[in-house]
Amino acid sequence: MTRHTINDVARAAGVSKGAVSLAFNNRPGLSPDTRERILATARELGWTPSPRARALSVSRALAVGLVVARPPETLRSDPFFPSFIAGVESELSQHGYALLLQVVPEHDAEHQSYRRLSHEGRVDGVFVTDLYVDDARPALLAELGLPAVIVGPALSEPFWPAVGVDDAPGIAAAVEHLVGLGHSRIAHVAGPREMVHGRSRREAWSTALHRTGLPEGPCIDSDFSAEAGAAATRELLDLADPPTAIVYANDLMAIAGLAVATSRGIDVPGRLSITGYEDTELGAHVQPPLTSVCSDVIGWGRAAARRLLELIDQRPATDVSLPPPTLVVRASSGPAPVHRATHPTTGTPDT
Amino acid sequence: MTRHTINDVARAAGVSKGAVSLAFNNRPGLSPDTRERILATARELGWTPSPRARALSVSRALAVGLVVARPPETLRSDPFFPSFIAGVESELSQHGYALLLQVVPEHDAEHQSYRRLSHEGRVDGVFVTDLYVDDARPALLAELGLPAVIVGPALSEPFWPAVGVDDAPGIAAAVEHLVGLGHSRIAHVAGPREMVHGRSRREAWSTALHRTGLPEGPCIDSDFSAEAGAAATRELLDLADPPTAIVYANDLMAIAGLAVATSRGIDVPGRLSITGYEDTELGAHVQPPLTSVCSDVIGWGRAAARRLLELIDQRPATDVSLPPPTLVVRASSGPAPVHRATHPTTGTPDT
DNA sequence: TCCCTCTACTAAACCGGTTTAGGTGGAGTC
DNA sequence: GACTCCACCTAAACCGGTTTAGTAGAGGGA
Repeated sequence: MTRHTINDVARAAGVSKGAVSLAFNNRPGLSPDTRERILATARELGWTPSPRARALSVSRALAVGLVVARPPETLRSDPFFPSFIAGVESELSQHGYALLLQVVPEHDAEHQSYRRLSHEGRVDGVFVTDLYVDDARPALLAELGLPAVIVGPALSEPFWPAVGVDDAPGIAAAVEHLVGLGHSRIAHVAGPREMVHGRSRREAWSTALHRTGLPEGPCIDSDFSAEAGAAATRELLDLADPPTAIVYANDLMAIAGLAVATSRGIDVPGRLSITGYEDTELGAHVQPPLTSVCSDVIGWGRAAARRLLELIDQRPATDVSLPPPTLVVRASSGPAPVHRATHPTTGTPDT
Repeated sequence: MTRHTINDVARAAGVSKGAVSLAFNNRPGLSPDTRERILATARELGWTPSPRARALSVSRALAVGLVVARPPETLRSDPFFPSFIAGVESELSQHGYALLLQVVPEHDAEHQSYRRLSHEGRVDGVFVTDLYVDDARPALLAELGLPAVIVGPALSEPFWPAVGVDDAPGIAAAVEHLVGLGHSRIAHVAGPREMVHGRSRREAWSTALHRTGLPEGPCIDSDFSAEAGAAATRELLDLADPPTAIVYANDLMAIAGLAVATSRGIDVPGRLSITGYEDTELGAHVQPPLTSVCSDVIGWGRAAARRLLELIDQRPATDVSLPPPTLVVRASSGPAPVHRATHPTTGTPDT
């Protein structure tokens, strides 16, 4: 029993294939009972239109693309994508769309990927993640005429809509939480300044501090990796006047930073409070468990997919409002030390 | 300037579209110079055959699928997939194939996914990951006639080839490393007994111990999650005669276990040695850095993709030999305590 | 010269849908 | 009774490739 085609259904229902097509795309021009009869016949035969054939005749790929441009090493411990993709998928599958995934080693290769996806007509639209400030991709995609949705903090980008959870409330919540605990010297280990979500979290930290009237603590530029997070932490702890709290731009750096502090015998949260961002599974299971910011990444993926499909179909944007991220308080943040303890770097390492 | 079609190329080269097709699929029946002329013309026009149209006429999807059936939560911190996908992609793209990704919440939904992918003809083959002992998927895929490659430890599976790095040497290396350090009571925190890679790592641990003549230490079944890894660790440490070393089936559980030990004031590796599996980025940046087993996941992905394409094209299997995993020794493993210290659970917690 | 074979190529069918132009029958109108 | 109009449906073209059947022309052998 080979797979049925539209012809089988047409024959079985005693109509032309055109009629079957009309019925399945519920387009006008069929009497209600003919339509029902066709659908019933199709159901009986277990027939659904072939995306391959549809793709060719509607001149659409019926797929969207996600190009992840990170060296796999950096990508490895990233908790974002799996959840995001789950959300994207749940939306796409309802509309007969599929998700094409590419992982390319470097940023440059990404352009190549987009060009190919577009040129070969493999996809009808793409997601753009990890946006850089002054990123050339939106312009490239505009030039290619490939609809795109930018995944990340909203950006006054002329080309494409951005769908993202605003970082600011989450970071602000972390800062306010720390301020409420009496901290007054709150540092930030930031993502790369060239990346939009690195920058936006940094700015959120800065404005949150200003709002509370506190001076900005030290801020170290980092790159979201554990390695760099550890280095930044060492740098902060080596300061003559080290911070009593550090807000990290992601969990990975925070966990690495936590290890650095612990290895120096610095009690967390007794002498140093730490917060992460992303709320990874592991964050809850390090010692001490990590205070972090949790956002609904699945919902985010769903919203981004919905927007992209709208864009492809040239429908107006429906308003999606993503819930703001929430702060999950765990044991890595606590009251600020009452009086400054001995210089942190002189603490006895316990390794 | 809209995209060119095969007709444009045919006209420009002064041949029929059939000739262009022959040239591009380098099939016999064209004189060398005609072939060259056609290819040159196509190059000039920037034309490449449309996968959409090819897919329809060759009755192939020119895509393969990967269904990941884990709740996004569990998936979040898994370092395996990104690297694996990177490897898969690098192979697929060379053959004009694309990767379709689906993330479904539960194991059951996976069957549904495969059925749909197959029924709609979206893919020509699929990867099967996270295989269960007695997994129904290979049989399902055989029934659907959808070529598949099982990603994971080889299995005497009648249906489909398996491509995987053998767990045994890596786990054995970890065990031998610990034995060499003088440990004689080596526990294992295992993956689920129902999962093939959970079981295979467990067996590797068991046989490695037997080979050295040591008795099996305690073994706790777990589920690869941080939560369960922590619980298993607590259970082990609560034993009347706790192990001096624990071999974990993955890094996530090992890191969580490390946190449990630390929180109880147990010195790692002074009183307890710990090894992970997978060598995640974070493993090198916890305190103490984690000894782990590292395998070439990208190469693995490449090999799996190559095998799947061979299967789809009904070509014989070329032999792929993946390098065995290697043990990366870091500070979480050290010499066994000389004489049994005070009962571990009575150590003073340092939180 | 005729026939045969082989090479190089073309025309047309085909994959399985969508879409468009057109056709038929019945109701409504004068 | 002829004319228009509309609702419903069909036939055929089309998407852009691949594949098959068939043809023209060159070369070889009797």
